[in-house]
Amino acid sequence: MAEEKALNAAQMKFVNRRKVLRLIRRGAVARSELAKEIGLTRASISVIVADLINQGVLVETGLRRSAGGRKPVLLELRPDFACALGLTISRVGAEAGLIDLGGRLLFRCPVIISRTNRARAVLDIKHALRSVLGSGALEGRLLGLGLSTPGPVDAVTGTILAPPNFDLWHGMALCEKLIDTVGCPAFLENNAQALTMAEKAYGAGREFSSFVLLVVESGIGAGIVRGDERHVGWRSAGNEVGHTSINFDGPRCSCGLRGCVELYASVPAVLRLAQKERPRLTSWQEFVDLAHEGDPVCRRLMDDQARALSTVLVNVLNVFELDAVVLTGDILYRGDMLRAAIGRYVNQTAINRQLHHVPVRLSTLGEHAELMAAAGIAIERFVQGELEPAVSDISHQGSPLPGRPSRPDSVR
Amino acid sequence: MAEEKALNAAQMKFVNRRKVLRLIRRGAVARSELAKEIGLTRASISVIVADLINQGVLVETGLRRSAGGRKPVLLELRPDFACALGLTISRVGAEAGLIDLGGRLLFRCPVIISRTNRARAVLDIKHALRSVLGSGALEGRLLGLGLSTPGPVDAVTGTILAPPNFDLWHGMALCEKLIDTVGCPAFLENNAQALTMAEKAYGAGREFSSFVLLVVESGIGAGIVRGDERHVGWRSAGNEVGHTSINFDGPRCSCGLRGCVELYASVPAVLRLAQKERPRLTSWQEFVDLAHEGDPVCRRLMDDQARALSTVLVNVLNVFELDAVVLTGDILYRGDMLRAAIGRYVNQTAINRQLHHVPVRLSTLGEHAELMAAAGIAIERFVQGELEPAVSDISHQGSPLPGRPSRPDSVR
DNA sequence: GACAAATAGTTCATCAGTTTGATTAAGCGT
DNA sequence: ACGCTTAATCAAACTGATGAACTATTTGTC
Repeated sequence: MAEEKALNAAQMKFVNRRKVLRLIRRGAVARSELAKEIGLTRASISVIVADLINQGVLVETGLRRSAGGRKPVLLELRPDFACALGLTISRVGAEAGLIDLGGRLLFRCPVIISRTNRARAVLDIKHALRSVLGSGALEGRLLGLGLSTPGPVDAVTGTILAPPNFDLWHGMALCEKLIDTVGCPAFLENNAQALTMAEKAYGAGREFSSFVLLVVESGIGAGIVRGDERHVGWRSAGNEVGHTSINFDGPRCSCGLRGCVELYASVPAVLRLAQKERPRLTSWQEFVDLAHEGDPVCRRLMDDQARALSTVLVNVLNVFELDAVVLTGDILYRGDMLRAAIGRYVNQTAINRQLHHVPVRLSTLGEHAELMAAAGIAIERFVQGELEPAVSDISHQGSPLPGRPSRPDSVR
Repeated sequence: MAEEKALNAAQMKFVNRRKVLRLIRRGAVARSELAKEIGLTRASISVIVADLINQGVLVETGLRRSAGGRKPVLLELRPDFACALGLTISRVGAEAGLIDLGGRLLFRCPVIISRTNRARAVLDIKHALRSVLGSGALEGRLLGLGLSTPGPVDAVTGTILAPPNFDLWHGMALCEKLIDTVGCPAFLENNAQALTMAEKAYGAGREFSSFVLLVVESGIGAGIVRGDERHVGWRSAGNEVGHTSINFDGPRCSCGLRGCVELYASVPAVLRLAQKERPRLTSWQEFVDLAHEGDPVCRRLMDDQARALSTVLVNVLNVFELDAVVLTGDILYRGDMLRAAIGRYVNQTAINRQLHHVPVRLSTLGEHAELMAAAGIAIERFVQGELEPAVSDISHQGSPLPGRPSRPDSVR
């Protein structure tokens, strides 16, 4: 009920440490830079950093050049301090894996999950997770398990809510079911939300403190980052941007609205339109290839798609005033053509285009984005201090480093 | 660049005091309740409250019933501690006035402002403000001047940006020009933003910790409150909801987009449509009266309007997951019919309708909402601690109470 | 009406984390 | 080698919240 949390010394400490951790995650920084950026004195930063190094979360990795004066000592997250499990479920398949604190993929494997039997499906998942844990790829402590699925989820209870075309999972309290198997906290997020955080931490979102990520595939999802913080809806159910209406007199959508953007601009929607005029088309890739070859029908349809997507993007941009747009999903395939078209439309019509040009980028996360994003949920929680220890106040009670002894990395 | 602000003892104090002030503004509360709600100990609350009482911001106003135990002492803002100037400019006129800390209107007067000459217009405003200041209605300290205008503004620099159909004001740094006249800080906000804060503090928004306010008049504006905090766009330029497209193949709008909701659901837009079939109509009031009498054309058009507005609202609700919708503007005239229609559509189509019903309410601010909202900007700044003293750390340097001595209100 | 139980508010020593200011460490330029 | 600059650390001082004991007040019970 109270707006933010109240503050006492412990929370002050918590907040400040979290800030240090988060800043360092963005890239190697020196203590003095931290002090300047965060607004604490160098003395305080020294204490905080010393503690984090002692816990094994940070390492000194080198020295920065200086222009007269002692060289600043660079600090980085220690990738091998910990890792996170990830499992991503989509409408076409699933994948499990492991990433380290730095977001690097340590292990991955595809997972086959029953599409007809709930109990069986859960067993399939458990089996996959166990095999990842048994792979020997683990490094340091296991921070947690991140799960991502399409459609709305209740991130607080870890429950899949009502995924359209995905009935098997409806109402499943997935996290709860998996905690025993993995022996660590489990977190569930909508896949667009997960991708957004990953893009912010490791991808195209890194250079922007605010942006919207648009995921275009069989559905359309989105995530929003503002002030380096992600925007969350009710219990993180996701920003249901796919069901933004862009035509209030349009055809009824399964969601109850009319003219949802998914009906016009999702991959299957565009493909369906294309097939009316190019019946031999079977896949998005072919559609895109045709457009690149100059096929006028495909070009026109792609332009329409860009226009539809831009409409939604502009709606979001007008309300949020963001710095950038990042695109991901199936449309990444030779995606620059669509990207460019969207960029044109967005910057033609965003209400504040006079004030700032909004760059439109493609995701840079690469092939295993979904998996990284899923596992990244747990990393994110850790960096946010929601996962002991590091940032938390429950420190100083065991060996400083869980897995291995602190290496003598000093760079002097 | 750093995400939030860093914390030290001073900011801790600041944040905690602000929380106390804000909670008390919502209604009389006792120290022990504050402690529970905010999460500080009773001891700390006592210190903070003592200080605020000493400054004259708070008073003990009575005792609450108890069920066994000492009666809690109720604390309230002291309305006569301070007041705020307000000036609201709209496309049809302007008004200036004064409200006290409790949001009560102390004085108001209409203002005639030149529509053709910038310099003249500024002089007109200065003149009006001086006459308010000279009215003798002032109570306590003058906190600041709040200005509200239609269209986007830059709240940071206090500049009117690019109001459509309002060219006279384009690019005017209004705050700067008025500070000398009023001798207190001046703040400029988009009128929808100002109304949103006022609705939150004094009106229908009081009971919700998140809601969207939709202002429907010659344009369509909106403001969003989440977690008891307002959502601000880039430099508070406003959430340009009026230029949300609800038809991406619709007619071009002056803003560059197609099918903006303003083209379908603003008061002049609806009136224009109605006049095609009911040429004798001249005003919104007549239109609404006709609809109430059962005129099928007007009924249909009002329903269409409700549907258009709901489309936008649902788009916003899906992204933000808000608790309620509040309506204001010209549509308040016998507004319950439109309200009910919007309520139906919104709750039929919002994506999370399964999860929670979204109440749709009419503004309860009354006739002088715009003026209260304008002056309220300054009150809001004060309560947020952006205005010395009270919450700020620059205290203990003058007499505890500016205007009058602290009254012996003790209720024992 | 006395007394126990409960709740509200205050007082003060203590604690934790930050700041201040001095100190040490290290690098650049001449 | 010297002075100047910047980086990091150390010790003492400061600040605001805490915790526990204490006072104040009210209700309910016997």
